[in-house]
Amino acid sequence: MEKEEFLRSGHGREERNEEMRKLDSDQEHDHIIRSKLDSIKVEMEEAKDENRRLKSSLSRTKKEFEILQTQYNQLMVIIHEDPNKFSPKGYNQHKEEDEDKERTSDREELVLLSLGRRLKSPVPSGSMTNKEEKMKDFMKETDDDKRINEQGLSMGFEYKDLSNPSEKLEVDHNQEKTSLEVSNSNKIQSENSFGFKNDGDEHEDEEEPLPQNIAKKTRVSVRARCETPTMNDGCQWRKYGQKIAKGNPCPRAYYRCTIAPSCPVRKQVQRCSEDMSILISTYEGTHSHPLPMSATAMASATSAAASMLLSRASSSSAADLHGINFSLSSNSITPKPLLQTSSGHPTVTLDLTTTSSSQQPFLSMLNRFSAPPSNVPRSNSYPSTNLSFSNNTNTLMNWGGGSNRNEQYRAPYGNISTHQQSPYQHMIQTRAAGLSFDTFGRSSSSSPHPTQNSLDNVNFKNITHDQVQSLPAETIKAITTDPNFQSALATALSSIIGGDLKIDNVTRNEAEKSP
DNA sequence: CGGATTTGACCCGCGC
DNA sequence: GCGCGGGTCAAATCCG
Repeated sequence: MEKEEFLRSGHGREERNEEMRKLDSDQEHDHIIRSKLDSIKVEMEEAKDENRRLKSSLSRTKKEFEILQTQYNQLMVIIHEDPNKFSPKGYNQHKEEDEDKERTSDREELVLLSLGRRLKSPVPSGSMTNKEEKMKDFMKETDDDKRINEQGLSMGFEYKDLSNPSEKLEVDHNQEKTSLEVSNSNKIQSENSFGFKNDGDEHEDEEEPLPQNIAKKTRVSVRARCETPTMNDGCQWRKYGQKIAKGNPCPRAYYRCTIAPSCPVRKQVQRCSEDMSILISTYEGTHSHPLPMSATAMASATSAAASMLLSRASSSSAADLHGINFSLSSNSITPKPLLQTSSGHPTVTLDLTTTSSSQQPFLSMLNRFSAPPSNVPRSNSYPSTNLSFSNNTNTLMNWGGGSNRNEQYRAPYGNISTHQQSPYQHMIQTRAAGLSFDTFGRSSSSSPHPTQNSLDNVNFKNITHDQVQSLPAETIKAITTDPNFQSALATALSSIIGGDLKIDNVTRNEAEKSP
């Protein structure tokens, strides 16, 4: 009996202990739950805060946007009323006034930059070949992109000596005549690599080719640090040859544009012998077809840079745009030795390899326009046409050429940029740095798309650097990941970059359309 | 199997 | 005229 009692009492003690343990564990559990709840509450509060910040930023951005749109509309009205005011001569006169009338002859040159697509010759659907259908599919992008296509924007350099039209040189190139001219001692005529002419450029027909002056096709060479075998510039390329060029152990690859079967554009890709991390892409010819958005964006950036160089070419053969070295020459006068082309090819070189902080936005922009995030799997072997506005910090020229067949050049070459920047921020910085891109540099009457209009109007001078920097990264991310914003921004960027370089076309178009 | 890439042959322009 | 080098062609090969 005693034993039983003892056992019972012992058993009771165990039960009590168990209860105690249970209580303890319950309390612990409660504590954990409470702490979790607390942390969740904190997170929710943070999220709310973030939401508030985003909302306020968005409303602020909207307000600024509306203001800028109004300003732009006013400007367009002024242009409409008095096109001469913004004609090349008028423009140059203004410049002359501003710049103490020195280097007058230099300023009479004007770089005309047409942006966008060429859609002049619609292909009858009945006669469409498989390849053309493919091309059509390829061009089928976002609605915004389509709208951009419909706007008939095209892009390319047109560097014209407006002061002396009789000296114009023309390149005979299939259906298009794109000229890149320098009216100084070394006159250069060319087609640019991204020469897509504007539909609205009716006056292009006025220009007669002068075969006697036709030299070799001008090329645009882009030097960029790129870890992949080719840069994704938004176009489709097919390799048709490879050579070991003299003086460079790296083979030079030859590509041709396959977006359209008849497209004459060629591209050469070669590693720099001195720095294997530098990829030199040389473009030649004029696209005879509309381009995907990313190609246009890339083209815009490149040609804008080149045209900026050209606009300064009269005073110096090399220019520095935001720390990016540009040079123009009739024989590849570049800061560093480049592709040794056969003689006579005038070459515009964009050196994007300089790591000055001021050029990071440019690299950023190109990178974001051209390169999909590295973690995004590719569905095919074509270079992606995705627009990536992700806040990817890697601004190394990740223009991966789509096919990962050859990754032999993949190497840790290091980043050019080390801090985050959105393209939005880039543009603002561009503005802030004093680059003046007027906003009427596009075929305004042919762009009914409100987003395009709105964003074209954006005068980033009105948005201060501080304002932008005050935007939290999440805000920027939220805004920039909006597809509408992306496509509109890309459009705007193209137009803005083309900006004042295309006044001539715009004013002419405006004049033609308004009787 | 179709399309892209590879690679040796060929063409052409330029300099000597 | 010849050689060299850049550029292109096209058959063979590769790859998904």
